[in-house]
Amino acid sequence: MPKRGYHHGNLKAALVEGALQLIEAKGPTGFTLSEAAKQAGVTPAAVYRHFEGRDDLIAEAAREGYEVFGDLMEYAYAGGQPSALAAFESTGRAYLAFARKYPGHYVAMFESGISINRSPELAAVANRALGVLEKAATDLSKHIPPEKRPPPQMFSAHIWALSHGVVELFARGSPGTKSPFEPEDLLETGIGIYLRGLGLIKPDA
Amino acid sequence: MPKRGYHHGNLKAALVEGALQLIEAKGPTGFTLSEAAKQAGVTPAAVYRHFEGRDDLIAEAAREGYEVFGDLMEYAYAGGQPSALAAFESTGRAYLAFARKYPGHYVAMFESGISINRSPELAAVANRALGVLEKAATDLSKHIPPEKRPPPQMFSAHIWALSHGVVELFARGSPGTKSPFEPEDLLETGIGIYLRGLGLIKPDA
DNA sequence: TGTACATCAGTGAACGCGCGTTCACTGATGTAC
DNA sequence: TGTACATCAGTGAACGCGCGTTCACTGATGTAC
Repeated sequence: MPKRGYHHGNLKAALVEGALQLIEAKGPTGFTLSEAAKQAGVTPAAVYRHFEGRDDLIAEAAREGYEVFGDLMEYAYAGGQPSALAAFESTGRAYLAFARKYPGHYVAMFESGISINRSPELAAVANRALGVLEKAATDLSKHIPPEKRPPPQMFSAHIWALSHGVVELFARGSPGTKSPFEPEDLLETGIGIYLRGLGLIKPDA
Repeated sequence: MPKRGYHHGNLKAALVEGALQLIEAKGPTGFTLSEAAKQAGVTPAAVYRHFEGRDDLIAEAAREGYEVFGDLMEYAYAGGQPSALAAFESTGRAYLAFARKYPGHYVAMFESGISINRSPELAAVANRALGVLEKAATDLSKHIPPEKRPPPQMFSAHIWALSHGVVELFARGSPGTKSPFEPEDLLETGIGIYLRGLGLIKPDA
């Protein structure tokens, strides 16, 4: 970081960074605008040069998160290659990987209470990201015989719920809800069993 | 409610009730001690006749929740009758039913940040409740051939995660994460597919 | 039944605190000539 | 290259607010005689 004088240079990014660290450490409501400012080495009032206020700062953190998240999901999905099944599994893993690597963003996105529809820009980037999972589910569901095929949205909702539950219950430091298994393993095996239940993996595989 | 004079009569219960309503409406951090007191028609200071402070009040709400939750789960499990499978499915449904019927309690238990190990009493009642799900999973897993049987704790962790995810993402009013399906349906079908994947339900059932 | 008194559940004022936000300001930077 | 000036990103003091918590108190209740 360059030596900072009166002007910070890149305060906006530094504030988001500080907010993310605080959110990660104390949850979305543990974060305060003043503390984020202090962490960036700046007066609380300076925040208002770059954001409309507290919520706007959180929303920006969430927006960043959805952007990275969307990129990761798209990269993992990779247009459904090499197979719909592989792409789907890869997308599920990317979900957890994101939550692990960017916990602050994850919380800002899913636990901060910031509405996805707060601004059109936020809605767009969020819908893109969440759309990838649904797309992967849609592709994969074509391999299920129509008469036993659940609607793709239901399908992706299941995977999303399982992933989110694993993150919330087992990938956090929350005391008392420990499990003898790694979150990665839990999600991987859980998705595996689920896909087997859909007949997408051979029973004895 | 009887007319109240200087003495409230049942302030402790009224405070917990007020806290639960606030938690349900605004989340665990939206609740304030002062507001809970006001809702019970009482000065904030009066709270300290019954609780050690804010956290103690939340912990009591959580304790109550685990008690009801444990009862419901045990009732649903019913000693594994009529079959391990039926008992297991019934237990899963009871989970969601609890979250729907007692949302304030649910949040106090799983999202308030109150540690299960805050007091031995809280730990006991929580472990009893969570133990039922694991017991149901253990019973059911005996019906899986040993070589493809996942550890029961993993099994129950999957179901817990799926249930929790459905609650958090789809059973709340959180905007933007709506789904065209009812949470009950999502959980029911999700668990069904999962159990099929374990070979516990016939593939064409 | 009536009175004295202990117990207890509430009051209400006060505290210190950190919050988000505003405001007039000032120091640094960049641009026109 | 040097100077005047506009622009902009920060300061720091102040605000009103609601919070959790404390304290000495007082009104209501229950019990002993």
